[in-house]
Amino acid sequence: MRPKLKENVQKSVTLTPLRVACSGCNLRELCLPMKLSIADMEQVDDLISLKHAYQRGDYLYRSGAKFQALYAIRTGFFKTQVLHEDGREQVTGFQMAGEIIGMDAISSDAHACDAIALEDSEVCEIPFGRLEELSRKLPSLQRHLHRILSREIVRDQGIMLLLGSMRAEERLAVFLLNLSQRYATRGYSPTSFHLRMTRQEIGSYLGMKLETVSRTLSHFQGLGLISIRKKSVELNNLSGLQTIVGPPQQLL
Amino acid sequence: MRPKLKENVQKSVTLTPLRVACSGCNLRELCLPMKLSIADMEQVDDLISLKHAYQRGDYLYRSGAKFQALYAIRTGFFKTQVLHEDGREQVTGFQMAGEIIGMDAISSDAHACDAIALEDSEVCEIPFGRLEELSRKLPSLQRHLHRILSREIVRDQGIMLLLGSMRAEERLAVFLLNLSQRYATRGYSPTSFHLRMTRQEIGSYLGMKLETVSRTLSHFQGLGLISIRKKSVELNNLSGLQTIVGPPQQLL
DNA sequence: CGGGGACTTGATACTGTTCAATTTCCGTGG
DNA sequence: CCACGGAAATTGAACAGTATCAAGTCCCCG
Repeated sequence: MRPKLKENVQKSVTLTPLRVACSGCNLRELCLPMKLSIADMEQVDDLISLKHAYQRGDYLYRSGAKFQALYAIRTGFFKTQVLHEDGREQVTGFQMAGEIIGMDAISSDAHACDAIALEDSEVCEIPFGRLEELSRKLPSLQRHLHRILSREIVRDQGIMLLLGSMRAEERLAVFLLNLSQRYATRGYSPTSFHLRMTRQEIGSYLGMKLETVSRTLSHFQGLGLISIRKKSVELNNLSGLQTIVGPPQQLL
Repeated sequence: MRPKLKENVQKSVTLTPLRVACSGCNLRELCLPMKLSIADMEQVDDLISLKHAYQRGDYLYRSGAKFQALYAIRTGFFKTQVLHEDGREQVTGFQMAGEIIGMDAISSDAHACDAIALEDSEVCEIPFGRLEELSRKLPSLQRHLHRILSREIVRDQGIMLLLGSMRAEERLAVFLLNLSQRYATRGYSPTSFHLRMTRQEIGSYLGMKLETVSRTLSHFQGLGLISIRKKSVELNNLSGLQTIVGPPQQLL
C-alpha cells in the first residue's frame, strides 16, 4: 500500500500536501491544520505508515505496557479505561476515527490505562521517538502535537465539570449531544447512530449505574426527545436535549 | 535579580547545572530531570526569568484570555476552575510550588479556565513560543515538556476515577492523602498542614457540597483519623485513611 | 469591636443505587 | 435455519447517600 502512495506523491502535482499525508491514513486530527511542503509531508507520511487491524474486544494497549507509540484511529471505535486496584473501573473516554490515543503514556513511559476496541478497527502507529525527532525539525508539526496534547487536557476538564456538577439527566444529554456532534464532524448523521458501547460502559464513563442510564434513556424517550431501541438512537429534538443540559432549575 | 544569577554561573564552577537553572526559579518540575550543559542551562534559565507576584484572590489568568505563556509556581497556592455558562463552577485543580499551570490554553491559543491565587504567590512566566523554539534545539527539554503535558492528562484521569466511582468519604480521603504526599515531596510535614481553600472549593473539586465536606471531615475526626480545626489539619492515621479509600465493601 | 463570610450541625427531601425479576437480543452450535 | 443460552437491557420497589434548607457559632478582617 505504501509504495503506491509514494508514487502518487511524485506523479500527481495537483495533490495538495494535505491529501498526501492523509491518504495513507485518514488522520484529520494529525494533518489537517498543518502547512507543510511536499517533502516534509512525506516525512510525516512515513512516520505514520504502520497500520494494524483490531477486532472487537482486542486491547490496543494495556495499562502498564511499555510506551512506544501514539495511535491514530483510522476506522472503528475504542474505549479507554483506568482500573483501580480494588476492581473499580472508570471509562475515561470513547475514541473514534481520526482521534489520537495513547498520550497518557508519555509521562512515565508506560501506559496508564487500557484501550479496547469496541468494534473492528484499524489503527496507525506513530512511533513517539520519531515523532519527537521530526517535530524538532518541523515547527508546525511540533505545534500541532502540543495542541493535541492540550486538547486532551481541555477535554478532561470538561468531563470533570460533567462528573462534578451535573445530574444524571444532564450528563446523559451532554453525552448524546457530544456523540452527535462528533458523528456530524465525520460526515455521519448527527441525529441517528449506533451506540457502540453498553449501558454499563456509558454508566462508567458518566459516573452512574447502568440501570440509571437505562431509566434515563427511557425517560428521554418518554419526553419525545429521542427514540432508542437497544443500541440504535435517534435524536428527535436536539435543542430539547440542550435545554436539559442548560439551567434545570434557575441557578445563579 | 537575574544579572546576579548570571555572575554566579560564571564564577562558581561547583554549581551543578541543575542548581543554576533552578536557583532563579525553584522549578523542580521543569528542571530536575534534565541533563543539560551549562550553556544550554543558561538558555533555559533565560526563558523563565520573568517573575511576578500575585496576591490572594488575584487572577493569574482568566478563561478566554489570549495564551502567551505557561506559568511555573515558585511559591504559593492556586486553584483552577472552569465555569459553565449557567453559573456552575468546577474547581479542576489546586496547584502548589513547583507545578506548571496554563497548559489548557495551548490547544486554542486561549485559556480554558481561570487560575486564582489562594494565597500570596510568586510565579515565573515561560513564554510558550520561546519554549517551543528552545525545545526544538534541546531534545531533553522537549521530552520533559511532553512529560509534563502527559502527566496532566494522567492526573485528570485519576480525578475522573475519583469523581466517577468513589463515594464522598473516599474522595475526601484521597484528597487529604494527595495533599499530604505533595507537601511531603516539598519537604513539609505530610501530617500537619493548612488547607488553603474553603470547604466550598474542596467540595467543588470533589463533586460534593460544602456541607458534606464539613460533615465528612467531622466524621473522620470522630474516628480519630484526623484532627481539624478550621483550616489546620492533622492526619493522625495515614493508613487508616488509606483503608477508607480501599475496598469499603468487598468489591469484585 | 462589629460585621460578614466561613463553618458546623440538624432535619428533611430527593436523586440515584441496589436488589431482583423479566424480557430482549445476539451469537453459537446443532 | 432454527433453537438455545447467556449477556444486555428494562423495569419495579426499597434503600442509601447526598443535597437542600435552616439555625446557629466561630472567627477573621477591616
